[in-house]
Amino acid sequence: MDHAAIHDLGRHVGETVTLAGWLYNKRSSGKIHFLIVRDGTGLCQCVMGRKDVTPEEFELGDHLTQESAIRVTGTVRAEPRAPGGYEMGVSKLELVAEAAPDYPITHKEHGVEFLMDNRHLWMRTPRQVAILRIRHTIVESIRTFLNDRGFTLVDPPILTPSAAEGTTNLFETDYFGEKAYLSQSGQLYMEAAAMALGKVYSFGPTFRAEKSKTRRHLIEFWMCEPEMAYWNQDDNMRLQEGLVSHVVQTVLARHQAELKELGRDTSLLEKVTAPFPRVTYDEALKLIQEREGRDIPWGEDFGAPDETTIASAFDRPVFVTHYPVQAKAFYMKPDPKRPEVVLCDDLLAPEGYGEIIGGSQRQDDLDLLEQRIKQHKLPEQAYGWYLDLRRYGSVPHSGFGIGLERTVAWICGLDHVRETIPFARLLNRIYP
RNA sequence: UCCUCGAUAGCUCAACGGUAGAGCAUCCGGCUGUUAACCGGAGGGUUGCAGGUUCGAAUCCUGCUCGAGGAGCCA
Repeated sequence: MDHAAIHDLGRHVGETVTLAGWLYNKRSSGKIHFLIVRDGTGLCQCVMGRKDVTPEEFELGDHLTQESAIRVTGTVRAEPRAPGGYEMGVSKLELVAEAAPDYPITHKEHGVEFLMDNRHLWMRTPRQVAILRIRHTIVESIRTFLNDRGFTLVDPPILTPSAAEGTTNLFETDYFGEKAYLSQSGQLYMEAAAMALGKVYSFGPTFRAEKSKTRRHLIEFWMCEPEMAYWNQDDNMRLQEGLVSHVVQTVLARHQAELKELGRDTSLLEKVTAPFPRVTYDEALKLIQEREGRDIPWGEDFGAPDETTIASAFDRPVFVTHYPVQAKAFYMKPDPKRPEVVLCDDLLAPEGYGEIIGGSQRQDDLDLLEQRIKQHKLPEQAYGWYLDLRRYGSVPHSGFGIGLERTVAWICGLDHVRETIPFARLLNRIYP
């Protein structure tokens, strides 16, 4: 590893360095070749004059195929005409591995299906690299934020015997003759972990066999699920808004170049600072009625267009709280002051990106929880261990789940979550 | 599962009842500062599949397959 990284070229002006990368594009004027090299950190224009290299190297530069692996040695100089502001005057060109001449991803437009079929190669383009770098920073900043506040990472199982919320959307598999399912949420296990460790979080893949075909859905997606013992719903929401603003501000601080590559309007992200506005379910109903004239019967959940209506009334993410009991999961705790609603929140991202967080205070009363399990006709024997958590030292506790891909799509300003994950699992797509 | 739209060269598209074309990509040639470079030439097609209507179908009709956008459900 004796090569320089392209994003560091500014520090090597006047020096002779070697770049190790791939040929991204090439232009030629007969006596002078412009090789655009990418190395994963950026693009560099490498200028090769006929007199600067051997005739063999010059001929090689003329016939290099797109995505051929090459090492290029030369002198770095500032050059306003070059993309990135620096270029290399080439003195040596080495072919590491020639690419076949039929590289499918060109510099013209391609359709979605073709790009997804070639995802393994599409990943190499600057736009996709920018998204994956931002995804990395979002993951890292979520973990750092929680680690700095005394949280412990706990990994729940991926193979599970039952579901938190029904089994229709679960992937079933065989577990030595028993039915098992891929996890669609680690939450119930995280509640057990919170009773052991206090403040915990999980961060991993979850699976939903939903026949959903929208810009916000993946079959396999990543979620971070914090769970906190002795925290009430207000503590919970304060953590959520602190987390989301920290993540957004971290991306803004580190990734101006990537956000520019994506064409993201960063002024909208700069406003994302805690505290976030809060509206109750009832207030949201009224807001939708006033803005759109739609009357939603009390008790019904909001649809995607309703969420967009609510979110567009604010300039930063907005909490919607106090949903009707019947619209939400069995484990949520009813509001003691208003038992027909639960202590919960959905955090809606701006610009129509929809729900990125769902959280609640959990039901900590054994009898009331058993009642709700019966009402939902869930298999009681499967929840024996979960009920034990209320039997042995039950305390108020709260938690939430933040969807990674929706968060990435929103911060990057993408129109579909399929670009936010290296290899998207979509309805009817499991290749590559 | 439902609604809407679509499928033509490797890619993006045109031709809309009468001989399937363009740009890009590929290959060959030209050009000493190119910026998705440009200029000239070449190769490249059972028009998604199966039927039907017609003198004649990429084009009209039916069914199927696959894809896109959305609904429901969710993060």
